[in-house]
Amino acid sequence: MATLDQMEVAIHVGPRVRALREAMDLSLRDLAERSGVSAPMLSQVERGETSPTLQVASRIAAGLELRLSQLLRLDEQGVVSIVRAGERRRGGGTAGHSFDLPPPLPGQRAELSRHVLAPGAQTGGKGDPPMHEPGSREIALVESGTVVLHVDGATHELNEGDSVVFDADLPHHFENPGRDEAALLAVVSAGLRRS
Amino acid sequence: MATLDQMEVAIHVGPRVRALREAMDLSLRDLAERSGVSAPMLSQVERGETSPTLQVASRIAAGLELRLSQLLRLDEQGVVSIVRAGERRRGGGTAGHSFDLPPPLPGQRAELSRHVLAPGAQTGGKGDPPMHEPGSREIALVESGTVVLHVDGATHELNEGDSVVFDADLPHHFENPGRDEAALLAVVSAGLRRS
DNA sequence: TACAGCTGTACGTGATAACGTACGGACGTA
DNA sequence: TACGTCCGTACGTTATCACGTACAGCTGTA
Repeated sequence: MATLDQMEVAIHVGPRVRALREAMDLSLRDLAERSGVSAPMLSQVERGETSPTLQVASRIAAGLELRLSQLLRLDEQGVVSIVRAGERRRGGGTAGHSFDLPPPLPGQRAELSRHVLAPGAQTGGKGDPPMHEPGSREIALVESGTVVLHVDGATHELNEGDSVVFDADLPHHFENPGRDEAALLAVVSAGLRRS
Repeated sequence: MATLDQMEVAIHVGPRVRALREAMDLSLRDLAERSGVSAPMLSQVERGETSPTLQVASRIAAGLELRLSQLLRLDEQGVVSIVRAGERRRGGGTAGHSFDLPPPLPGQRAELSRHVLAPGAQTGGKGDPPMHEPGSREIALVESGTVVLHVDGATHELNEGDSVVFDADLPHHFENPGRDEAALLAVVSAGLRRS
């Protein structure tokens, strides 16, 4: 059982490749030269008649000046999703720490959260994992106060207005060492899943 | 010519697959059942002895509870990068509109920007493209004031504290219809490149 | 020691991905 | 009309992907 509908989840990059190629105003032979993949092969891939290996798929992507991961990611769609100020889900937290999650993201590509830390408090309470999925990255922006970021053993002091980018799949947390309340925005992008 | 080193850019997901599989405490046969790909095939892929088709690569990713794009994206690394409040690059803008770009992103996965709109002003000046690369997505959070988001013809009014997610590869801009200054944070994630 | 149970890998076969070549069709020019 | 040139696609061959089976190795148990 387990994976029942995997054939349904089949790859259909064909139309995408064709659209991108035509957007770049390239013929099949042009792209063939740029990518090192034969024109007939490109034609078959575009029409979905064959499933290319990662090798050639990667070269096709390179010919389109993309990374393969970027090419494949295009086949995930979305729309406009608005969350009103009053509708925020409370994310929880611990003593002196609260945060909420404005956008419940369709297509899950990034998530925005705002954390408020009382003096001496730190992130990492329930509902707030100490590290995220492999490959994810976090951007944080200090709105007010001073916080200390702990990433994989190292510490970094951040003042109001400072921002930081780091790999979120490393263990990390924020701490407020000051005497005033601190607030920060965090964007976690590009995660994946475990069982 | 054009693509000289495409063999260098070859895919080496093998070790990654093995690491993920072992992290999930699965044997080759376990993953074989979950993914629908034979155990010997998995072994060959993990050791880099063969390049799977997108079909089976996709099923392998599914067996690891990932999208293929996510699996492939793992082979891009990064570190911690801090930008101090005073070091912000000014992004430019037009009359009544200014924005700056806190983090110059290594590995370019998402970009954070803060826009300040005077009454009647709108985004879209020089240095601020009206739309982003295919596949990118934008999260915006209104910090103060009221703004109107125009996406692909439609308009959406956003008040202080509201947030929105939309596909940034559609033409869009923000406008400040109010009598007070408005500020908003925008996160653009996951873009790609053109020639 | 011997046997069951698991791990990951080498082998041989059938399916198919990827190639080079060759063809029908659309366009511009003589 | 006839020709050269470009487009995308059908053909036939070779390389290799992906499978099922069978094997060597390690671990625990009788």
